[in-house]
Amino acid sequence: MMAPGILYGGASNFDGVFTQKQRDVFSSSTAPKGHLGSLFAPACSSNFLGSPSCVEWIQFYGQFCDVNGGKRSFFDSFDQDDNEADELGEYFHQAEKKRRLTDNQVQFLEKSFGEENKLEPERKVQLAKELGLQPRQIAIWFQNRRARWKTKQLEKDYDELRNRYDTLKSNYNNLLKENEDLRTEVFHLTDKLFVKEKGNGQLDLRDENKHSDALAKETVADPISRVEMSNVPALVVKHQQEDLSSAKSDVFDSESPRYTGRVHSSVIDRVFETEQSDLSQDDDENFSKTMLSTANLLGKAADDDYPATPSNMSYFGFPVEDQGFGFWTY
DNA sequence: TTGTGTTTTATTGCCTCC
DNA sequence: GGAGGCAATAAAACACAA
Repeated sequence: MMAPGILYGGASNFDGVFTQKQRDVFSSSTAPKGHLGSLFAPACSSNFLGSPSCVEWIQFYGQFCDVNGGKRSFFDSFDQDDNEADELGEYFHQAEKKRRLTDNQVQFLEKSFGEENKLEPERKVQLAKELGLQPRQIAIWFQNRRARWKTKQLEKDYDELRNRYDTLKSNYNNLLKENEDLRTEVFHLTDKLFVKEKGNGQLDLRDENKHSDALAKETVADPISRVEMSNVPALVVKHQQEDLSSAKSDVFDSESPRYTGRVHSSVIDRVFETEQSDLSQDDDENFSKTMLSTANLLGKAADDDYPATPSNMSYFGFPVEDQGFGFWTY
């Protein structure tokens, strides 16, 4: 048979009072023995004699359910093949309606849930008494309430993670933009310097190239420099082979071929140093010379995949795709 | 009034713990 | 093995727009 569970009145086909036939089924000698028989007589004699309300009946059976183990509905106790129980179920199936708890009951339960969302047996019985409900109903309410709380909590956690993600993403995008702006600025400054040097007649590109070629040839003969002239990222080489301070001091020693291949990493250092302080006129000129000679040198020595020609912008010896670290040259 | 989406109450099956 | 918890689900109750 189908187990209708805890029953409530209020359905359109149920007026809240059991019919005589329904009561007869329960109180008759054919009612399931062993389940109701012993309980009916002492507990319900007075109720059954009159016209017990639906709630009274339900409360009685609810108590039975809980006393009887509480886990499953009252009808689970019946023999599954019992025809009479089927008949009984048929009646009760009609009356199988849910009744919502009153606002006061819900308020009370909410308060209790706020204090502790787990329900000990004693508390369950106590709440049931105070609210006029079945302990099983209290347990179900807490169970459903925990489920709702969990769902809300998940939504809250999701929102929080989402916000954090959005913030991080926004910061990342700002950094990208800032990075791009700085690169553009560096490019324009380098361009200006190039034009300025050219205008002053201080720059003879042919001489500069000759000088750079000579330096490059010497460098290739040097095993250390050979490594440095490859596409190994400059900073890696620098940190592996030199300490930072000596590298920096050697950078501008353009007379020393040994270190010419390393110059690009220090140029980067230098560029960003100059951004942080005002350049004197001398520094400015030295810097621009260094930049240009370095650009020429690297343009010769760099791998063909990453040419650094005056007509092409590229990174100093780095793949163009490597946008995370690089420096525009001209 | 009615159709539809949401909320609430309750059941079922499975799992864990004692 | 029983008690209780939880996820999934059913179904009644409710809210609300058309």
